[in-house]
Parts: sequence; structure tokens; C-alpha cells
Amino acid sequence: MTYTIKQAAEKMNVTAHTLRYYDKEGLLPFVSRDKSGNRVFTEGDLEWLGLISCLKHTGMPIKQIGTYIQWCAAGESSIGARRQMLIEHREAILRQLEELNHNLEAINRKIQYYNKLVGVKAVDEAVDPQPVAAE
Amino acid sequence: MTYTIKQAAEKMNVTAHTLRYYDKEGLLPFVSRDKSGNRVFTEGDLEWLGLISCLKHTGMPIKQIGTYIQWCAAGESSIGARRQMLIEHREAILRQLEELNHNLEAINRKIQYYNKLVGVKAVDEAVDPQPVAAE
DNA sequence: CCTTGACTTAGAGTCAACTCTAAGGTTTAG
DNA sequence: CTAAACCTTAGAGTTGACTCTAAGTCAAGG
Repeated sequence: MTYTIKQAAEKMNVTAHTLRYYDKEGLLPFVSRDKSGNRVFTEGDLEWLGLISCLKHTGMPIKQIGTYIQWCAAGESSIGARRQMLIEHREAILRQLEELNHNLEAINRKIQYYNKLVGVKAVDEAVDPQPVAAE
Repeated sequence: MTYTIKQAAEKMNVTAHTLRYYDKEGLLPFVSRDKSGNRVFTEGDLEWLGLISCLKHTGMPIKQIGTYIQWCAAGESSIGARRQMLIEHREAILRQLEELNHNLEAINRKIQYYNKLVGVKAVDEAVDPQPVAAE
């Protein structure tokens, strides 16, 4: 079974415009065309889209995703480089997670502080209450 | 002890340009000026900057941070609204964390797959190895 | 045959968040 | 006294990632 650009876009939770933009940026070299020039997405292509979505949502810039995809298209000789890029990207994700958790704690403390002011009885999972900044 | 815009920017890991931009967007109503019109940052101001940084790094748009800060400046009557905003923001952070962890697992599987191809002996903490997409 | 609706392209427009420039003011060191 | 090194403003320019428009092609239904 294959998909039109609209159907593929729906499955990926983006617009057809966005998929065309990705194609223009070199992210979709694997997508083929039918006799009248329209893009045809296969199940395998949707897996590629899933990978792109994964990299995008972890903060990799479109250009770098393009580089990665081009490396994939270039074949086995690029496996070392691809592996290295993903390892560095994993480091970036771990730093994001750390920062996000740290900031979440600060927000939690602030909410706790507001809960006290407003007189709410321990509704949320609390950390020890100390405001991040004055006010 | 007080700080110039450059020193405050350094402490916050942004440029002085960025702090002026934040001021223009209404994020720094608390910062006062010296007799010749230059911004003077107090220790308390740096705490505010810390809060702004926290909200920014968890994905809150500048405009919304502006709204929050204006609410703070408006006094006690806005405590309920501020609390509500932070509670909703916490939900957004938790969703981000969930997605980030999910995508991290996919990246880990892909790295494991490359490790096998490249013949590396279990260097990293592995999840069960399955590639995200073909190739 | 003709309209409807999906697709195509090149290229322009939008938005957030900076990032920088120009032109000028003030304070300190030589 | 003046040059360096800060600061100020208004406003223009950049970047990344879309987002949309215009003009056109193509296949199916009435």
C-alpha cells in the first residue's frame, strides 16, 4: 500500500507543504514519483519520516538531518560518521533532559509556593517549597 | 553589589543585545537605571533573570513570559492566574520529557544497530537493539 | 466537455527570537 | 583633551522553519 503526500503528511502530523519543504531541503531522497510526477510514499518511506520526526523533535536542525539522510543514501562507507553523529546527538538529548528536569523542579517549587499563598491542600507531588525568584 | 548589562548578560549566558531585546518585550520591568540612563542589575534582578531563563529553556514563548512578568508586577490579585499558567506549563514540560525519553530510546536502538555493524563491544548502556527505520 | 480536487513548481511571505548597525552619550586612563 | 570602553536608542537584517500563493498539470465524476 502507498500514500499520497496528503496521506503521508496526516500520518506524520505535519502538512503537505512541510513535506515538500523537507523534500526541497534534501530530507526525502527516498520518495519516488508516479508517471505524472506526484510523490508516492511507501510504508518504508513512512519509517524514514518517523526517523526524521524523531531527530527533529529532539532538536536536530533540518540541515543536519539532511546531512544524515545524505550519508544514509551514500551507503555503507558513511556508517562510522552516522554512528558518530547519533552518539553526539544522544549527548545533546541527555543534556536537554537534565536541563528540563532541573527546570521542572524549579517550576514545581514555584507552584508549591503559589499553592501555599492560595491555600490549596497538597494537590500535587511537592518538592521542598522555595520560590525561584522574588514575588 | 550591582551589575552592568554586560555583566548580567555574562551571568545569564546571553548577550547584552538579548537582554535589551527582553527589556523591549517587557520582560524586565524590574530593572532600574542610574543617573545617566544605564541599566543597573541587582542580585534580585538576577533571580528574575533566572526565572526567565527557566521558562525560556522549557519552551515558553517570550510573549507568554512577558504576560507572566506583567502579572507579577500587577500584584497579588494575579496570583491565581500565575499559578494556573505555571501548572499548565508544567504539563507541557512533562509532555516534552515524555517525548524526549521516547525519542531517546529510538536513537539508542539506532546506535546499537550501528555498533553491531561497526563491531563495537557493548560500550554504551543499551536498550534492546532495533533500528528505527530501514538502513 | 468541463468542473472539482488532488497534485506539481518556484518563489514570496511570516513568525519568533534574536543579532546587528548607526549614531550618539558618559566615564576613566594617559 | 582625547581615545578607549562602556553604555544608550531606534530600527534594520538574519536565521530557521515553516506557510502560503500563483500558475499550472492531471484524473475522475456528472
